Amino acid sequence: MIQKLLHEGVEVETSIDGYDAVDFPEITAEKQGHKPPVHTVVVTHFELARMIERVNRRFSSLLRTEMTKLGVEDVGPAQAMVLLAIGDVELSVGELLDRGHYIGSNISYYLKQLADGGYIDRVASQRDKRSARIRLTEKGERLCANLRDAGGAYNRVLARDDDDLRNLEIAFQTLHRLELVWGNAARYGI
Amino acid sequence: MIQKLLHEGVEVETSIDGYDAVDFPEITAEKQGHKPPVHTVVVTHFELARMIERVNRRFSSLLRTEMTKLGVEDVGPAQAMVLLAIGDVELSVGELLDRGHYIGSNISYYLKQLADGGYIDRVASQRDKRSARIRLTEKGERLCANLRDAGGAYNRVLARDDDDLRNLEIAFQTLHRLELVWGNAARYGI
DNA sequence: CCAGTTTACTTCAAAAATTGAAGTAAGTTA
DNA sequence: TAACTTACTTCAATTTTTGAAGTAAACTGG
Repeated sequence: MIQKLLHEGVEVETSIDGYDAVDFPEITAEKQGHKPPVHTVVVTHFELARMIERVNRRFSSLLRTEMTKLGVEDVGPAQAMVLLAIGDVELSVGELLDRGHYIGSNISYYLKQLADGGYIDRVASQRDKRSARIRLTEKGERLCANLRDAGGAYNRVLARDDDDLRNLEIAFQTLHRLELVWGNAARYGI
Repeated sequence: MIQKLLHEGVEVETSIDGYDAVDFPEITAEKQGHKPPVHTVVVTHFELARMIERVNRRFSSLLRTEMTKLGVEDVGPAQAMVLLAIGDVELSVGELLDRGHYIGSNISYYLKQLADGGYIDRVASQRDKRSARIRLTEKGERLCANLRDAGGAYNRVLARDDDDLRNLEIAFQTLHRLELVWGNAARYGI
């Protein structure tokens, strides 16, 4: 039925999005029924990727409107994500790169804008003067705090009970797995 | 520990990323232990959003390299996503908009490029001449097929057993939920 | 039937985000 | 100490996204 939703013309019996039927372990033994049979439908690689793209778009525009509500004009969604990635720790540009899988010049660009806007401070590290230490200024912290306040409502909607929490965590971990698999593939070939 | 990974300085007892402690249902009764206690850590809104952004970036660059391998120069990751969204059905631009939460002019732009490259056909609908019917050409189908072939390897790595399948599906459904919540919020305010 | 509105897109120009090549300055190593 | 590596930054594209304005077809109320 999600299948239906995404790929109306696909023959389920033969091949979905790059799976051959043989690619799958038998889907059996789910009539013991501690858990309802969740996976009546197989979710593929590309379906997830498309879902992720959509959700990402949604979140970006959410951030944008949130920012507008707050009257912040000089921080777009991408920069806001950087602020959230910095969080309340002090870190180097390199660490930030890892946090978001950015490309160096990209982060440099955002950091420049954020520094110009007064949202972050950059101080050269004492021990290694090449390395810039980044942290939120009070202004930056205030913006993050406001975003987090706004976010509280979503957290309450999304995590209403124990099951929700479990699912959110499974989603998180599964995405992390995707991150690793796709990332390693990019570097070393699959 | 994921907590640790993302927000090294946060006080777990007080507030994480917009949650107050009071926002959560008690996390109890997990020593019955049918399932291991999955959610020792609470995943928030923003953590998911950041994860999604990262994973999306990974997938884009994967698509890009895949495209390079295939020797396709005139289709970027974004356009490839559109091709995948079209899949093997014929649909209207409006339906495509829904499938990806695009903005109209955006899709128009991609469709133009894809049409110029010979990857799609657009035919005015008979019943409603305003509406364009879109479908992949043979060339477009071939490209998608190649991508799906390449994708098979990932599917095999990602969905090795029943548990993997279950988790992928939970992730998919959870993301769908995020999509709805964030989307509705964008339109009607939360 | 026909003015006015809505729908389904397209076009265009601008802004934002991403990429990649080249640079700089500080550390490290042989 | 010369050569190399690391940790970034800058700049100039390129790609992607946005928003305003336009067009043509379909619908709607009088």
